[in-house]
Amino acid sequence: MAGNTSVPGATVVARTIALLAAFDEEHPRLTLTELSQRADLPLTTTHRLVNELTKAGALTRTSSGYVVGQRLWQLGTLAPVQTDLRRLASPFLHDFYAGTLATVHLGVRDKLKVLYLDRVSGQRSVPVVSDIGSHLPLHATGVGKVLLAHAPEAVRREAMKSLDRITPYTITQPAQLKAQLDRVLTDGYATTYEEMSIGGCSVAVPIWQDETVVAALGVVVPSLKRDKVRLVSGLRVAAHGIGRSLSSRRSGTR
Amino acid sequence: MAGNTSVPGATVVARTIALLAAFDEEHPRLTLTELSQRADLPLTTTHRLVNELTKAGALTRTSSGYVVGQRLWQLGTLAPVQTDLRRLASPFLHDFYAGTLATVHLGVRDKLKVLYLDRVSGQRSVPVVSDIGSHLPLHATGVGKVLLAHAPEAVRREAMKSLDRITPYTITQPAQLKAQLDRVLTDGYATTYEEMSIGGCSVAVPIWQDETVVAALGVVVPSLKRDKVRLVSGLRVAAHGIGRSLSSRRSGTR
DNA sequence: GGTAGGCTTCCGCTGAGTGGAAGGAAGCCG
DNA sequence: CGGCTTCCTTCCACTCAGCGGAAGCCTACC
Repeated sequence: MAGNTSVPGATVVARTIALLAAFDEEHPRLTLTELSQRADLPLTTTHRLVNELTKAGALTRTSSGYVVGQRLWQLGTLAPVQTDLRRLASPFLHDFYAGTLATVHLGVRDKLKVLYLDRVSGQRSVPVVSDIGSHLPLHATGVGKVLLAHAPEAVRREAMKSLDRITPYTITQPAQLKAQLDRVLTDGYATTYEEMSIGGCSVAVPIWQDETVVAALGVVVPSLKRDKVRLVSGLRVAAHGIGRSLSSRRSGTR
Repeated sequence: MAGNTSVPGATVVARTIALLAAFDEEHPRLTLTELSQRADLPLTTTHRLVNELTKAGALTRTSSGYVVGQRLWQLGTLAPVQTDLRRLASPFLHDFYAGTLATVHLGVRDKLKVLYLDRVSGQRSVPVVSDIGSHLPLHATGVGKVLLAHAPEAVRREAMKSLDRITPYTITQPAQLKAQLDRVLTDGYATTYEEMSIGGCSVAVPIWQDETVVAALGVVVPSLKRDKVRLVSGLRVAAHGIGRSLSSRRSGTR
């Protein structure tokens, strides 16, 4: 489109995506200059594109920078993760929370991370890092271990390459993690013991839709000593219910 | 960018937005051809743009068409309506629901519609049309009336021009609606009586953040005869709590 | 095996997009 | 109060990214 492009070959769509990708959990609000730096685009170009996105409602300008606009939020509500999984799972999460008062999570695998789709927690629950829409490592969360255990072999291998230590109890030995993942497949649930945050343990089970694990359901509690069996069976009931709801809705999804 | 453009003056960003805007509640899944028709773009152009969006994760291709991708959903979670309003309001909605078992709604005004940000409902609740992310008319919903009453005069005038009839009880006379909106300002709450759906009445109150109405909170019940006073005071407590949470968080928002 | 519907590839033309430079605007500091 | 910094906006000439018609491809259905 333009003659004097600094990086020929880059398309407008790619630049636009780069701008949007500049927003993340740590940077939900960015100034024009920050956007231009994070997207690695000249200020002028950023200005033009951002203006247009703002006019369209994709971004909103505030006194302290640009934020993601309502229009994009609304588009997000049309994504299958929201319309199918999250909407159907929500009542099950709430029922489970009501029975245990422990923080409940719904997550899917997004490449080599867990993407948290929903969370129900209260005042008394163990404080947790995860928020809706946030990404956490696969190897240090209950939900993550379940998803990784059921992931294709290539993904498992790739994930093993970067087992970052988060707490002293995080599993960083590939062999140890592999053994755990194999047990997840046979046992049907995964656990963590202070591997993501001190004082927080978790159990998680897979959610099946027609032979495939599409998501995982987990709880975070201070300790697993007493309640593990009870939690696992409760999670299984909920996960089974979610899976059935999923299958009975539109089936021609993939 | 291109010499032989059918509609000169249209930018790539505008075309891309048009493509994304082709998705809505009734059309969360579209084929390439449908996208090209709904966005009013040549098939070839659509193909190129959609391919790029898919590569970037903004859209996902399924066997039966394209859907909004995880990447866009995640971006949406960074919007202030989600991070601020919805996240802070969620516990209040749940508390209120637990106490009344009536469907609770959180909404903001988006131009001349209500945009529903959250909804908590159960099995026994009155069935309602609204879903998270959906748009409903301002004049036929409790939440909408509150938001319209507190909207700028220009918006009120504009909204008065199209008072579509939805049920036999929908208010379609501008004068009658105006009188109601004035009462909303003095009373501090709005009501509807089967104006949106038969068998459903609603009450709603504004949520204030520093002198400004930023959202509205409402319930839907089968009848208002008995419980109106109790519901209004409960809603006010919740709305006040949400408003205070909002003010105490980041203040440099606008 | 015909044909209809949807998707993909090809390719020459050109104006939309580019980004440096210069010009505000707003805030801070000595 | 004038200079300095930071951030945003406007201007403009150059040119290649984007455009879209045409043709080809692949299922699926009759």
